[in-house]
Amino acid sequence: MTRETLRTANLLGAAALGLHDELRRAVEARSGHAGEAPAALNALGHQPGLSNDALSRLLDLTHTGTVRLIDRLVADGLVERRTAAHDRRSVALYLTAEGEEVRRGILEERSALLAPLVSGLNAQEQKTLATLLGKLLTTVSRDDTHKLRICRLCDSGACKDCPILVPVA
Amino acid sequence: MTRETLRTANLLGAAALGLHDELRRAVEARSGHAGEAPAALNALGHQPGLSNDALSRLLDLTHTGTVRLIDRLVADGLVERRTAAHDRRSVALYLTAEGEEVRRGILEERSALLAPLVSGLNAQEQKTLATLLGKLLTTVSRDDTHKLRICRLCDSGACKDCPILVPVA
DNA sequence: CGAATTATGTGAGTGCCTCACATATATGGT
DNA sequence: ACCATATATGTGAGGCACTCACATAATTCG
Repeated sequence: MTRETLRTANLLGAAALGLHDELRRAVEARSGHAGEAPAALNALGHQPGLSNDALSRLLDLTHTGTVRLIDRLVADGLVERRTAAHDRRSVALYLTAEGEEVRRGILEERSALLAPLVSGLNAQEQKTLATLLGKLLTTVSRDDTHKLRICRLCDSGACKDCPILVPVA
Repeated sequence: MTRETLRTANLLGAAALGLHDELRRAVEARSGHAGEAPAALNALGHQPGLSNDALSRLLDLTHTGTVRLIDRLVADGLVERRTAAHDRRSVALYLTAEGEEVRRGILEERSALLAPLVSGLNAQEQKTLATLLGKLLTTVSRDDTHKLRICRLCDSGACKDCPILVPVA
């Protein structure tokens, strides 16, 4: 473990923290909710009809925490609870029209922060960055649920050819 | 704005989110407190005698939030309040011996997560990553307070030659 | 010396999440 | 067909971290 490696590790941690601060502030402000609410809205936009249980695994919240989260989003008119088709225990969650709009706003805010950072690099640097990030993401990610979790705020439209996520058929 | 740029932006966001999740979980577990407590311990280890007010700016908390945070850390025996030398209004904050120990643990946890990620790259890739992260950090950081904030969980010992932080004389 | 500023602290309350517990539907072995 | 078990959701109670509004004490400066 060289001195240089430790320095780079610190830079990586600082970048993750600094970027996350900015992104969190932006998406929380846009959604009007903090915590995992923005991620929930994005996940439901990407996979409509998700159950409470599946969502709780994706967000890494307790089941109860997810119920309360959905309570708040429903009260705010962003999410709708429907009874699932074939299992009358489970709830199928859908974004309302307003929820869809908020989700688009969240992705725009996120992109407005991230894209200029990448654009500030030249073409070669961008290519290299994408390769390195792909390696880091591959190393970090564990099981399939964890991979979905890492991607929970991604714009599924913009990120074709995800280095870690095998597309759901 | 090419399709490729947007994809790379998504990867950057995903990496920031995925890494932050891991780092946060680790340092919160190690410190026994959530939120900005780990950052407060690290900042006080790096700059002993910091005032409540200076700390609140560094952590981007309200003044009140910082007072409560320090209340919890004092109650837990990790931080000590002393009256400042030349201004009897202000409080000088110091880590206790136990606080120092917890701070070391926080930095170890962080390094244990980050260093292997960097070590998984070859020497050339590590060098490139450091350069690219330096550029990103420079672009992201705004004023001096914000730079300190971004570095609030860094290991000041390991990160000589910080690309964004001008050393305090 | 008094007005404005700075630094800290308290009272009251909110948002987001957790654990323990309860209810309803589905599943699978016999 | 039946009952034990597993699965999916929901409720009650509470905690942690943080915020706003307000109060107090020391410093600074005209």
